[in-house]
Amino acid sequence: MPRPRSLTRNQLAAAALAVIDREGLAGLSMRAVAKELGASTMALYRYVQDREELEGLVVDRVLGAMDTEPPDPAAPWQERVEVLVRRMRDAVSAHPSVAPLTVTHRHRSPVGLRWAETVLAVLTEAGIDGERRVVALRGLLGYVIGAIQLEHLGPLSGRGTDVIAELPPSAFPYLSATARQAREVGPEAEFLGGLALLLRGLTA
Amino acid sequence: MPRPRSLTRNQLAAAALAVIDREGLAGLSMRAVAKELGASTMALYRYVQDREELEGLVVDRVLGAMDTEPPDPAAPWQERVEVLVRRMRDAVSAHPSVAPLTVTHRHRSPVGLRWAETVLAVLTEAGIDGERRVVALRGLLGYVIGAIQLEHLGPLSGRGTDVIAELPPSAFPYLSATARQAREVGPEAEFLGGLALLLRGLTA
DNA sequence: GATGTAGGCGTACGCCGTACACCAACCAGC
DNA sequence: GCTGGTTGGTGTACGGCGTACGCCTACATC
Repeated sequence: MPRPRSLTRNQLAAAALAVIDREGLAGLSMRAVAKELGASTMALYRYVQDREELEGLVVDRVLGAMDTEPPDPAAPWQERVEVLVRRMRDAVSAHPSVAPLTVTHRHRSPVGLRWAETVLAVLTEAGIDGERRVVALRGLLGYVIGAIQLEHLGPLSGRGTDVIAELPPSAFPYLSATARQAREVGPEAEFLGGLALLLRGLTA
Repeated sequence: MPRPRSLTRNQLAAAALAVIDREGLAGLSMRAVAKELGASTMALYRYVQDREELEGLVVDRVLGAMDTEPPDPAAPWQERVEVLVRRMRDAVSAHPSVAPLTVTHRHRSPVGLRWAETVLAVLTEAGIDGERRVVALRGLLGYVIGAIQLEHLGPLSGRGTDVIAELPPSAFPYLSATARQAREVGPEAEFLGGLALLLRGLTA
């Protein structure tokens, strides 16, 4: 016989994501999300235990935008893994500011877990199991998370690259040269190139 | 003819790092660092423009603990890169809580830049240059940063693994099995295994 | 000893997350 | 259609945060 709820956890997640997209991760606050929803700050706490849980909802929402259909079973397994990893990157890249949150909340996101399960299925089908499979998943996950953050936070391509490219070549000959070259590669090619390295190492 | 300073930026960095090691990254605050130094909060602002710059000092101090001598030139280049990457990981692992800061402040840390320069020198000597070199550095950097954070924040090995290992095998057969296997691999072997994948991919 | 420069500090403001107590909206039972 | 119990929404308040601002004073110089 209680009073019915006027919001949903989904709406909270959407509002929080809107705030983040608009004002950056630093702009995320309980007050800002409440204002976005036209509710009082404390109302949020009827849906979520604390700020951290709200962040978890955001991550799950972002990852939830990934395609979930299994990749073409006729394709070679490397290609299937690439498809899956690309989906993850695309999903996070659509909301770059949430990247840091994915690190801390990934293992509590159902969508993220489902993604990992799919990757493991492909790896297993490729004959990779036991310790090799552990290392493979960890390597892929580490690379994806690290590369995405690099791309949007302290990048070798992006605004940061300009700073590095302007370093004195006398002190940093290779680094300044590489930074200049990096500007002509583009983030997508860089990301996929690194992934290709991993997959090739996994194949050998 | 001014009054002499009673602190150094180095002392600030040391105090901040002590706070972080003791209370975690969340415990870092200007007030806490000031108390650690027996000074007033506002005194810190005579040495540092804002909190972000203080964080930068901490990162540089952590990375500054790395060995800087060039790795044995007689060793194969893969081994030399491994040595360099290991040094980075060891330095950050000594203060796990600062891992998230390294992402955002890496490209402003002189020590970090010097490290990248050394890695690039080895890669170049190995005949890797142009776009391949860009991709290689980016891949290594992404992997290192991602893997370190995974290890200490949302790990596939560590406390988080237990949660994943307890997932219902009916819904997550591969994931729960892999998490159980991961407990017997150990973080060091996982990290080096992933790195070996990258290096093998780079060799082919 | 006087003087000017700059370092250290106290105070205050506007943010933050959230504990707590209150009120009112709603549904079930009559 | 009324009433009662339950629970959702809210206002207030507290302790902490980063830091702008202005004061005072310790010092090196003359």
